[in-house]
Amino acid sequence: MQKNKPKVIVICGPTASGKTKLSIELAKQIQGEIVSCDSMQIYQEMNIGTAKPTKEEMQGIPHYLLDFVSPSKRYSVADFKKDATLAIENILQYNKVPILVGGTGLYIESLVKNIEYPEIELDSNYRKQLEEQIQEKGLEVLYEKAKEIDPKAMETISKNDKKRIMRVLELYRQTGKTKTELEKLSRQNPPPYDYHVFAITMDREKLYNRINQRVDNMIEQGLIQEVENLLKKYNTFPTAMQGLGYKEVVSYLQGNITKEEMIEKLKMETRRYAKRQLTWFRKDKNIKWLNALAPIQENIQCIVEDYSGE
RNA sequence: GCCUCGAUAGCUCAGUCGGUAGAGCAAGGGACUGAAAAUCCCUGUGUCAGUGGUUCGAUUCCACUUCGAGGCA
Repeated sequence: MQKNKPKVIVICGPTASGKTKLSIELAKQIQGEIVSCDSMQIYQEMNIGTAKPTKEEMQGIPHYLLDFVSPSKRYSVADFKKDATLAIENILQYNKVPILVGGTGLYIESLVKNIEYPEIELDSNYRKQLEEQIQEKGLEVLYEKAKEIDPKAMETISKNDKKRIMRVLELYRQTGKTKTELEKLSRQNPPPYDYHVFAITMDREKLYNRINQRVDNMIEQGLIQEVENLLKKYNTFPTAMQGLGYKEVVSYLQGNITKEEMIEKLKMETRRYAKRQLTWFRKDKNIKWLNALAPIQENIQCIVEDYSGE
């Protein structure tokens, strides 16, 4: 019964590991089209800092979920799940192979594990209320409250993890169900596609060198100007300014740190991000690892063999 | 050339009245279900510059050597 499901290829891996290049080359060879799984490349006018592939790099391969959200808009995994599913369906209609590419583990997981999100809107008023309560009474009070509502979920959530504590409370308030219950409901149905998941990486030292190099290139290409333009054009950034490279440059533009400090900080934060990504992908024991330093054709062959098999 | 101070973790440094050492940062590992490039948790990695002396025992005291900083000529 797996046989009837359309096949979908996934290429993930840490930042700067060569996902873009591999995916485009693969797409050219197997009639593929690409769906980006990247929480920052979705934003318009954020090109240099997100290392968004350029038109030339794409070589005519269609790319979905790139460059289509205003930096002043909010976007979430649930939005992504919906948009990505539409994109995959679209590609399959043309009898092309969907290739999902990106470094946002949460986004990829939403598809590969087919996590279903109930239709709820963000209640920003309630979130504001919670923030105020934290200011007044401290986070601990909310932590205890969350523990009463959903003791199971709180086993893995730290007393200091403000975001997740708030989320437990938000979910209960809006749905009347606990996070634990909702998560169970979200995993009812098996994925509608036959996913073949690959991760690409290289040894840590070389990866870090590439990251450092890439940051230098971004600065040369005008990252600072890009951030200045954004700040001029928009005044609220619900999520876009969380992106690496953006918050650091803002801090520099505000005069909090020197340019050199900013560059070093950005390199460091990006290295840490790559580490976190690796932790995420290592968790999936079924993932097939590719060596980024191997010839590209070799990696493509690995993918094609796996894809054609079974 | 002489004098003084310093040499301890990847970096900056603390410390051991002689019983082989610990902070911050960096780093490593982990978690992750609507902010995820976010958020959070855990972990101390060491020829205590080298050689010799004193001592049951030296990273600690002494001598010399090397290197570094400052001062005097």
